Amino acid sequence: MPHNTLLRKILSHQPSLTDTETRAAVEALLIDVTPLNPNDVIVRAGDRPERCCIVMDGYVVSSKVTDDGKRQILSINIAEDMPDLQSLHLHVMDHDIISLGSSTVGFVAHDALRRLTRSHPRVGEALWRETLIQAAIFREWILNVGRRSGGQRFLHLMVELHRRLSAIGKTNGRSFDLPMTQTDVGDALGMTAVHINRVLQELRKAELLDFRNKVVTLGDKKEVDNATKFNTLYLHQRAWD
Amino acid sequence: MPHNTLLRKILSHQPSLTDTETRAAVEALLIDVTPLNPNDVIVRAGDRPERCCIVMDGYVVSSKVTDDGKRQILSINIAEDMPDLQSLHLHVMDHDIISLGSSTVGFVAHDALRRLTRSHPRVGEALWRETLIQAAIFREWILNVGRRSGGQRFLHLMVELHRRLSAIGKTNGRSFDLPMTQTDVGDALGMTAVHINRVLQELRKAELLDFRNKVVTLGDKKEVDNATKFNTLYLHQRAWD
DNA sequence: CGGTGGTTTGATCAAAATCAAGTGAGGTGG
DNA sequence: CCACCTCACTTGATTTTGATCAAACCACCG
Repeated sequence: MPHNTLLRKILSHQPSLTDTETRAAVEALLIDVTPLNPNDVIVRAGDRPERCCIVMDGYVVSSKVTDDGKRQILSINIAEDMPDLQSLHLHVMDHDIISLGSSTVGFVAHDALRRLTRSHPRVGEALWRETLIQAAIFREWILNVGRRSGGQRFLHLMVELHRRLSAIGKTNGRSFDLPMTQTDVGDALGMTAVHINRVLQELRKAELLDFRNKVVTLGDKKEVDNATKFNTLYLHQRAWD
Repeated sequence: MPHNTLLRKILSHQPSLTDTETRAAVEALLIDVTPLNPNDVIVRAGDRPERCCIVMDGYVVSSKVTDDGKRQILSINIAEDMPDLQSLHLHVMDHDIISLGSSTVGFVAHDALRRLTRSHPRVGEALWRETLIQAAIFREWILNVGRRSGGQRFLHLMVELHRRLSAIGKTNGRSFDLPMTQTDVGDALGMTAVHINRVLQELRKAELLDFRNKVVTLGDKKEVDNATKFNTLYLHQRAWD
């Protein structure tokens, strides 16, 4: 089961990697499955982890804090994501990784993973590709925070999440679970909780987005698409593109 | 000479990669050295390039544009950087890469580079590391745009550039060349040109930063460090860290 | 010498932060 | 079981930050 998550991820990047030998090599990895509680810290900036994790269920966020204590969420990681894969090659963490709500993650030792990527370069490339897609999502995040208004910003992030969750079967129609507070959303979008609240009220009135009791519901697809002009390119969801 | 740039980059990531065989393999790459004019487009979002580039001199920026035409600069690439290295494994570009001022870049064909990384996995890892550092800089960029005030934001970016340029010997004491307009800086920091201008005047008055005639000059090191609390961790400048 | 692109200034407006206080639901201990 | 506490959400008033609009200025260039 933990290996299925990892295999699915690798195959999503390299659909041709189906041979039994590779499969066996991946399944030989020791994966330490660990349930986490809300706000459990996986790694902190400054740490030098000797393993990295793959999200199996729930949500895990990356965040940084300015010297004067303002928090910024940098990414929201869902099942099959490997938020600290970078630690395989960059030894000191430059940001925190924390469980949002309850989650389950699998830990894999760096040395075993490194051996695997060296003996199976195509697996290495699949994981490299994973980090490249993370970077693409960071870029869109910069555009979002830098150039979009509060409402657009909020909606855009939620549409992105809906797309990504949909790809792994974790949406219910136009809704999905999101164990964040309004303060957390503010930390993700570079806004205060108070302002998030007001913007949310407008989005509700416009029937574009609702978010209550940790559930996000998007409005009518056409309306939402029209409001966000969401360009799916940066998610690189199909390996052959 | 073009190979020196690439070799320097690889060695900066994998200091142990000195053997003559690897060196010869890198030097066997065909590198197409191309001088570029200001605003020359290297690749556009949507392109499927078949080669990627390494900056040899000058500056190259990555940028995206919202559907309503607002531009956001995502990264500033200097000599030894490989801004579209991602295209080696993500085949469709999700952003533009454009020469800022005049620059010189070297183009390397994807298939040759891919052959090299497969035959020399350590070279592959060095390049993977390059993309991971780019991602780390994106993360700090998000924090900067999301959580810092105009003045802090401007100063922080300039201090970052100074550090990175300093590592490749392209600073003059506390100064460095930067072929950007105030409008460009605004596009990088998510602000308007008018506001950049006013913030710059304050920074000048505080003697923290000057920027005129395409030259940036930082103020007294202690003062600037105190104002930014710059944490150098995310630049991952030393491979052994 | 007129155009052009970049910088600067001023006046006004809008977006978002800040400060402050109230509401409401869930969870705990007496 | 209820009083109380805490945390999240909401609302209002006010201030700050930054955007917008408009115009002047300036240097460089053909």
